[in-house]
This record gives sequence, C-alpha cells and structure tokens, in this order.
Amino acid sequence: MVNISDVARAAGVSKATVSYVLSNDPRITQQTAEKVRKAVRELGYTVNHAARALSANETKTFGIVSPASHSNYLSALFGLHVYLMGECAARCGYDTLFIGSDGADAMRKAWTSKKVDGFILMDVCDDDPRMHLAVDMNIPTVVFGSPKDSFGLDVVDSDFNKEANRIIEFLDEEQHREITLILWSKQIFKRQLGFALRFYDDIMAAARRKSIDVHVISPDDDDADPAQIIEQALNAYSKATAMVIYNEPATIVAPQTFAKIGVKVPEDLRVMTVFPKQLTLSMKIPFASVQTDIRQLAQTAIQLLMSRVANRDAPMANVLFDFPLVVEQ
Amino acid sequence: MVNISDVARAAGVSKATVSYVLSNDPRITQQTAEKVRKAVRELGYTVNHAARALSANETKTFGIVSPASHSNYLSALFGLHVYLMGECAARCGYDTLFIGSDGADAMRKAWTSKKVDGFILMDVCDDDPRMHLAVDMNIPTVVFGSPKDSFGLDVVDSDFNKEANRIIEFLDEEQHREITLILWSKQIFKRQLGFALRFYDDIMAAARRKSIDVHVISPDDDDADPAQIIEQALNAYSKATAMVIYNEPATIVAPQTFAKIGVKVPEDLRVMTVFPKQLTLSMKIPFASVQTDIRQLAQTAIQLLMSRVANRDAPMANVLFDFPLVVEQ
DNA sequence: CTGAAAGCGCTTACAG
DNA sequence: CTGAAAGCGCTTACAG
Repeated sequence: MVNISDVARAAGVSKATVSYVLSNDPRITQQTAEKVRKAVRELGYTVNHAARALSANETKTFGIVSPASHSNYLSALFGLHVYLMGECAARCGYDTLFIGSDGADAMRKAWTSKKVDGFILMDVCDDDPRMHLAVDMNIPTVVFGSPKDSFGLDVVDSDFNKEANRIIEFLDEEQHREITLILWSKQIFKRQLGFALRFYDDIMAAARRKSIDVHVISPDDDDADPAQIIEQALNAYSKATAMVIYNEPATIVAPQTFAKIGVKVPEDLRVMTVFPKQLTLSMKIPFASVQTDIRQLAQTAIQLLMSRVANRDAPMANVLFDFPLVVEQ
Repeated sequence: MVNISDVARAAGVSKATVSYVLSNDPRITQQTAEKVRKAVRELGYTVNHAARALSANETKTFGIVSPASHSNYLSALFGLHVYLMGECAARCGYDTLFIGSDGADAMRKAWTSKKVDGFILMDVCDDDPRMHLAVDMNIPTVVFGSPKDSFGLDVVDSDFNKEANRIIEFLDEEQHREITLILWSKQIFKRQLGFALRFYDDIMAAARRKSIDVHVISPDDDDADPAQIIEQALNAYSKATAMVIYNEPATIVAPQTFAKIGVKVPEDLRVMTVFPKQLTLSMKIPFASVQTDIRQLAQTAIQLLMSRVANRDAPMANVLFDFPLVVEQ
C-alpha cells in the first residue's frame, strides 16, 4: 500500500511537506501543493489511519454506547438512531464506532485505548455509570435522554415537559375528564430511564393542574403482549374517553387492536402518543401524536459532540426539542 | 495516560516482555507474566489501539457497509442488523465501524486507510460495486444478501428458494388456486436487490409447478402507502383466496388494514409473509410466516468474516439458512 | 527465557 | 517556504 514517503518521492518534496499539504497548511505554496495533490491522486494515496491517530492523538471517530441491555423492541428503534448518527457523523468527517454490550466497561476500554475522540450515550438513566465514567475521566460526551442530573455533560433530547403539557392541554380542550395512560414497563421504570420517568412526572403534573383523572398502566414486563394490555385497559376503565400511549410497542400494535375490537378512533376514543416522525409514516400510526424527529436529534448529538471535542471547557449544552403535536383527521 | 513503558518499569522488565505477556506468548515464565499482569492491573493499563494497529497491521475492527441509499423503512430493519452484528462482533473481540453513505467510496477509504480488517456488506445487489471493490483489492468481505454471483466472496442469507417452495406448498395443500403476491417496490427491483429478485423468481417458479395463479403487485414507489396497496389488491383480485406479502412495510400495516376492512385472517383470506422472528413478536404479525432469525444471520456473518481474515485462501462459504414456516392458529 | 533495537506511517515543533 | 529529525506506543525478528 502506498505511503507518505512514496508520495513525497513522486512529488519531489519531503514527507513533512506532504503532510502539510494534506492538512491544508497555508504556509505551502500553491505550486508545491498542486504537485503533491497530483502525486496523491495518481498514486491513490490515503493517510494511514492508525499512524495519524498515533501521531496526532485524535481518531476522528465517535463511539456510540448502547445501554447495558434492552429488550428486542427497544433495539429496533435504537438501531435507527445508530444508523442516523452514523450518517450525520460521516458527513462531518467522523466515523462511528458501535459499542455494544457492557456499557461503561466497553466504554472505558475504548477510551483508554484511544479508539475514539468522544462518546454519545444512548438511553441514559439517572445516575448512569457511563455518565460518571465520562465525568471522572473528563471524556467529551453527549448524553441522549433526560437524566435528572447530567453532571455537566451535554444533553440532547425532546422536551418531555412541553410534550406532556401539550398533550394534556389538547385533551382538556376536547373536554376529556377521565383518561387512561399506558406507559413503559415497570422494568424500564426500575432502571430509571430518564425518558420514562420524566414524561410520567410531567404528564401527571399537567393532568392534576387541569383536574383530569388519569388511570395509569405500566406493564409488568417488557415482553408483555401490548395488545392485551390495551384491551385490558379498555375493559378496566371503560369510562375513559381518551388514551395516551407512551410505549412504543403498544403504539405500534394499537391500530390493529382497536380495529379488531371495533373501537373507532377518534370517534369512540381519542388516542394520543409520542412517536418518531420517521416511523409514523411507514407504520401508519393514525393517532394524534407528538412527532419526534430522530434525525434531528441524531444530528444535534453529533454537532454537540464535535463542539465539545473542539473545546472541552465550553459551557454545557442542554438542547431540548419541542416537537409538534400532529392531529390526524 | 499510562503506556507500555510505565508498565515495563513498574514490573521491572522490558517493553518487549510486557508485549509478550499481553499476547500470551508461551515463552514467558509464569512468574514474570504474573509480575507484569499485576503492574497492568495496578496501573490500569490498556494497549493503545492506534499503536498496536500501526505496528501489528491489524485493527480488530470490522466495517459494516450500508447500501448506497435506502428508504426510511428499510433503515429501521437495517439498524437492527447493525446492532446485532455489533453485539456479536464485540463478543468475538472485534469492534464495529459503521460505514454510512457512499457505499463503495467510503469502503475504499476505510480500507486504504487501514481502519478495518474486513467488511460486511449489507443488502447487496447484483453486480454491486462494493463486491467488485472487495474482489479487486482482495479484501476479506462477507456479503449479506443473495446476489446472482458473489464473485467468490462469502455469502450469508436466508434460503429464498426453500422459503418460496415452502410457502407455495403450504398454499397448495390448502387448495388455493388463485393468490395475490405483494412484493417490494419497483425501485427495489430496479436496484437489483438480490433478496427481492430471488424470492420473486423462486415463488413464481414454484407456483407454476403447482399450477397456482399469481397476481403480482409491486408498488411503484418505496414511499407508497402500503395499506392502500393492500386494499387495492383486495379489490382488484377479489377471487384470490390467499395473499403472500413479501414487503416489510406492507406486512407491518397489513393487520390493521385487514381489521379495518373487516377481512378475517385466515378465515376469509390466508395471509403469508416472511418476517424477522424478533419483530414478529413485538409487532404482532399474526400471519403464517417464514420467520427469519436476524440474530443468527448476524452471528454467522461475523464468524465467516473472522474465518476469512484468518485465512484468505479458504474456500468460499455460502451459508443459506432454512428458516421455519410458523403458522399462527 | 528475556531484552535492545528497528520499524510501522504519520505529525509537528524547530531550524534554516 | 521547506526539510531533517524526533516522537507517538506499540510488535517482532533477532541475538544472547
């Protein structure tokens, strides 16, 4: 494989000059630069990544750290996130290293072996060990999720508070006084996942303010059949005139469940949910929904991380997106 | 950050010895090895990845190359694949580099910069430029999908031929003489994606053998509303007694579509599909389906790639999985 | 059984 | 404006 010496020889300059041209150093004259670029082109030269990383002490790659474990369903969405972040990162000249299991351990290893310049933590929970690791070792890190405290790390997520208020206000205007709320599983709550906790707190507070009665349902288990849970909720709280679903598997199966039982939405029951815009389309979720834009979230995460790498002492960023409530007619 | 010299000093040996211990070289005595390991532990040493890669000329990372472009829906599944492969690779001591857009170009760059030891190509199409690149540059590569010709590259996929036959035989036994077949979009076919082409050919051949009439429908567009397509198919071919859906978005929305129209499955219409087992559960796909195990596919891909890296001259592997047909009662 | 030394392919002060 | 040289942190024949 052709290396920098080959290029230097072909261009009749030193290795240093080649290196300077490659990094667009302004001290090099146009002429010299052009000679070098020609040689690069003709020889098909590409910088050796390991050598550059070793020498320059930066890898131009970001690590995406998955949470310790999660159910099958969560993984599907998670995958989409990873994919989108990979795309955004690529556009910014960064590669993306996927850090699968073991959360904090794998993350520490990737960092101490200098395999990445920084991390994006997926689905952070309160007091997440990965956050503590990042803080302790002063690692550029952006957090996905809404932990109670991010300990100074940059955060990006959707704004649960606004989402919850918007949902409740909409229901209040439609005069619903009794609703049922289908949440993530108890397992998720036990793991203190920020998105589950925050949304729950916010929506309950908002409902209280409007004096709306809320029947709360949280499946015992991640793998519980979401269709059954919806049916049970319908039976148990038959006087509720609206249902808020904040649970992705349940949202996905809800349309077929209602259709099967013969519940007409929204005539018989107003249904509201929070769901990624990108999937709303292909999965035909026909509810009034707050439509999360996961591409925008991904892009922001990458940008925040790039800024953080460039300046470790910049003030902490906390970007919460206020996604729109879309009401299907 | 602590490096190999620090460890050598602390253990009272040379750098070489530390390196040998780390690679479990049998020439080092137990005693020395233990001393070194102790120092490693106490100092919290981790090998610098770039240095090792530069010196040993291997990166212990695999690149996962996404196809040039694909629709939103495809991406969701794609993400799951990436995720699962990352997990499998991690278990085998490999990291996973996600190579987003630009297909062959990004792949060439990752290779010439020596960022990875090999590639897994997602969703390969006939004559895929990424395959040619891999062959031309003799890059260890495993191909996901069923191209007409893999040019000697290792292949892993499900066995479309067997799937198609199994589906048709099942329909034949149930005495269906006229069926409708909903396929991937014309865009997908135009891009010559192996899975779409192979399945289509195989199922038509099998149907011909059993003298079953097939009405074929392929949406013009990836983003066409799959629910409408199903409804149209139902209207256009009302005498068909079975429907085979080989199109993931359509499969996902099919249950709610049938429920809405009042078509009872399987009483009014036998519906068959091919769908990842892992998503069948969470998405409540209630059809007779060939259940692809994407975790197994991912694992096999990683294993094949590891073998290929270890021995470039080994005979080509072509692993096709025969996944079971599961009939929901 | 262990160590001194060369080399992997870059970047970057520093000197001129 | 350009080049000689040190150095990044490892691995690996080779010598002893």
